[in-house]
Amino acid sequence: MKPRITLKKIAKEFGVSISTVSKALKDSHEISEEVRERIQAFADFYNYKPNSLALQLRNQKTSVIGVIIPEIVHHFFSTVIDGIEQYANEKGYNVMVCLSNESYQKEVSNISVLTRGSVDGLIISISRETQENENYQHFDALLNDDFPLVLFDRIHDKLQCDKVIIDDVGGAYKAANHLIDIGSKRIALITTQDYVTVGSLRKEGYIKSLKNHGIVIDESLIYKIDDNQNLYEQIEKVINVQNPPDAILAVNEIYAANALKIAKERGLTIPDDIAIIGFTSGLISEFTSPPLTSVVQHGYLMGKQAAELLINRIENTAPKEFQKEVISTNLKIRKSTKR
Amino acid sequence: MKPRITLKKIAKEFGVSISTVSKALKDSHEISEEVRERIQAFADFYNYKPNSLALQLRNQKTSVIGVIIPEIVHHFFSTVIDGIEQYANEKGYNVMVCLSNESYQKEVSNISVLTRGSVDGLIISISRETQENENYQHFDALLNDDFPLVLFDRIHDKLQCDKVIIDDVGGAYKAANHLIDIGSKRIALITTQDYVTVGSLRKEGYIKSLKNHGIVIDESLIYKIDDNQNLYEQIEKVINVQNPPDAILAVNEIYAANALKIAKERGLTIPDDIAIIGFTSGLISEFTSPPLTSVVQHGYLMGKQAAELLINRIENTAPKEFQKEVISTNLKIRKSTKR
DNA sequence: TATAAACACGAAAACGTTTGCGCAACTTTA
DNA sequence: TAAAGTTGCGCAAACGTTTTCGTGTTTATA
Repeated sequence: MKPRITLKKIAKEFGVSISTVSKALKDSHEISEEVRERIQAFADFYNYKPNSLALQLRNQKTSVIGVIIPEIVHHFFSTVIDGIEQYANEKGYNVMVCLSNESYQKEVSNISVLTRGSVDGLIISISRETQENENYQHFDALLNDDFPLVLFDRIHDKLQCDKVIIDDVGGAYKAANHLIDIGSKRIALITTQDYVTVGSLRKEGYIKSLKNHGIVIDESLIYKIDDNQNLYEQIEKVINVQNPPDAILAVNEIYAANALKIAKERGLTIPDDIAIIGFTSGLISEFTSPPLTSVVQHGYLMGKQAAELLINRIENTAPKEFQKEVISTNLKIRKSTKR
Repeated sequence: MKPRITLKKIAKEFGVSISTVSKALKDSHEISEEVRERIQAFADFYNYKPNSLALQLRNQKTSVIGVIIPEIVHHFFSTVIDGIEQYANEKGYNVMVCLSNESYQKEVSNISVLTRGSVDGLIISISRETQENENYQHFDALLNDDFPLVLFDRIHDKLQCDKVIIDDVGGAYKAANHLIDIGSKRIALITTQDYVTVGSLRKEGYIKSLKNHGIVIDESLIYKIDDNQNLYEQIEKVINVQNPPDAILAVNEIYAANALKIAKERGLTIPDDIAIIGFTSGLISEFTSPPLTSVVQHGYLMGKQAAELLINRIENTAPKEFQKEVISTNLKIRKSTKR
């Protein structure tokens, strides 16, 4: 790569000082019009751009936001990043993305690298492993230094910082209500392991709905998927039993789509034999047959909110108390629940 | 945010010079064991981390790779980013993601911002608008400065730099061959406007296959989707005609899934009345019914390759001539073409 | 005991920028 | 014509590092 042109080189070229060049390029009236114009023309010709690193160092501000997510190949997370990026850009920030790959170690090291001065703040969704081991010291360290931090989706309540979450309880509640409305009696829940916060919150909404309708909770209808095991086989066990449920609420799109597939393979008709609802943020639900009724999560909005909270925090325009924004869901009713 | 601890502050604390502190923390034998240990303990206690900006400025190296893509909410692009991130990380690089949103202006400004010194190199997939207007001066400017640049997927042949592409011709060729093998006679192609390189390359593969099999090209079977118009209505015109094709090759997953949906709505059975193949990188094809036979594009691999080419270029371990890597596809045969 | 080597640390430059202040030289005012 | 003001530019510090080269003191060698 060719060496980039700097103030120093321009100064040498004209036999003036660096500060003269700097001021000339900023159209300072301290510099005579003649010198100003010659310097500007020269700089223009050589396509001079001030070096960001130098500016960031001097201003003690990078205008970069770091984002750490468990994985990027996941429609929900890409919509969130999209939201973050759009909002951040409007406000003059850039986005640096790192992946934890659901690993505690990578999360720690990502945080460590990004907080060496290269970002002004961090937006994070906690990795599965971290949630599993309940190991949050790396976050404590950040918060001790009052480092601007926003947690989203996979959060931890004990951490004192801004947060934005999906209304998981409400979404599941609405979904279960809908299933009850259309006459479902035995509603199975396909959820994650308990330590995944979103999973357990959705379970909460499911239970709340059933209780409200006077239905006793049948623990045997609650299935907790282990993401390290074979997904298909685990979901088979929900449907391929002597007395299968007449409805399924799945906490994500993949679980729901697999349930639909398996139910059809077993010769069940949907929604008559079994109704299915999934949480979604992707496109699968739209193209299955029948298309899946879904709790739609507005990832884009979530990203925008997270970015807004963070930038307010960075720029000290935020209230002192930490905020917790809740993004509400809506139920997109499709044919998998329409009788 | 609390001010971070620096060498200067540590030096003041101990009444020594900054260089002594720096050396002590690097375990230099120039510094006496006693001083070394006291300084290290102190730095440890206050969780000292060297400031990245200062290092980057001094070393004239950021170890950051910039990535500019048209959009991120697209399974293909997220898999590519995943590949880039994984490889870059192994090599000690971080990734900065920017979105052009298919806009020429944003692409230009992204490039401008990122080349102010904050990244060591750039991986780019060209925006639709840029391709449409054939406006490539911003790239010329980069290449004039020998700025490390890798183009992927949406490339431009005239630009002298490293590139990595999907074997679009080959993928479409294989797909069309497969359709002919299973007995299809009138194969429609649903593709993009000509200026989208991947679209026209896939058309090329389609045409090559048909010609090889002695089939004359029927231009009326080639449909070019305009992404600014309603997708559903445009695809309806492919199927809802007096003499519909007996097979469809679609250049992406969404086109294919919509074609499948419309065909079913029209009462056609798949694959008997009409066979369908799409290009894919996502999950939709797996969950439609019948599941879609697809040309699968290995986005992850593509990302890895792009990152490898770029880092080799940055670190001067690349051959002088620019490389053009071709990622081959494979045909995943599912029930939408199995008679 | 003079000389050489080893030891322990500091000064300063360099990366690229911005900006407050100082200081000549010139121009205006009384 | 002396005092005051204006114009046009340079100096130097600051942001936080690393690293080369000195330098003064102590220890070992002849």
